[in-house]
Amino acid sequence: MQYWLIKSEPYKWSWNDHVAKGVEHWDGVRNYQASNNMKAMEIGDLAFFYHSNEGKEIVGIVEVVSGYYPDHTDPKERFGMVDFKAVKPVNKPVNLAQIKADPNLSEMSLLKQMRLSVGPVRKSEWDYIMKLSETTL
DNA sequence: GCCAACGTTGGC
DNA sequence: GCCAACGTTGGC
Repeated sequence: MQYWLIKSEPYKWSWNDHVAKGVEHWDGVRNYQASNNMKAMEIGDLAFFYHSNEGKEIVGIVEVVSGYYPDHTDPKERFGMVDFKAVKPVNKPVNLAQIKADPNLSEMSLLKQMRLSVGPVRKSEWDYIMKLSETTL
């Protein structure tokens, strides 16, 4: 069981879009590290859904519901993707400023590699953010 | 809208 | 295989 964080710009694909759709494939990733992270995902893994640019906050939780398979929108067929199912919104969004200010979260890949759109989250970080967001599964 | 960070591309 | 040029991401 591993934990992740996926980013999306809400005007392109928002948490509400994902909730409305239920299950959606995460296409469009064109970065090897992000793609490799998806390759490492297993069915049942959980991820935070983060809004970049607008909001800059963790707004929901999704679950990995497929294995890694080729991204059909990639003309060069180099990158892949997985499917995510919307699980539930967080009760209190956790924003970037909070994460930056919190010493417990200073090692998050979200901060270390700001441009990485799919990154790992440690279990301790996951649990801590769940507490901050007042969310239980 | 700007621009820093940083990943990718392509010429050599 | 190096590295300069280029493109993209994403915070501010």
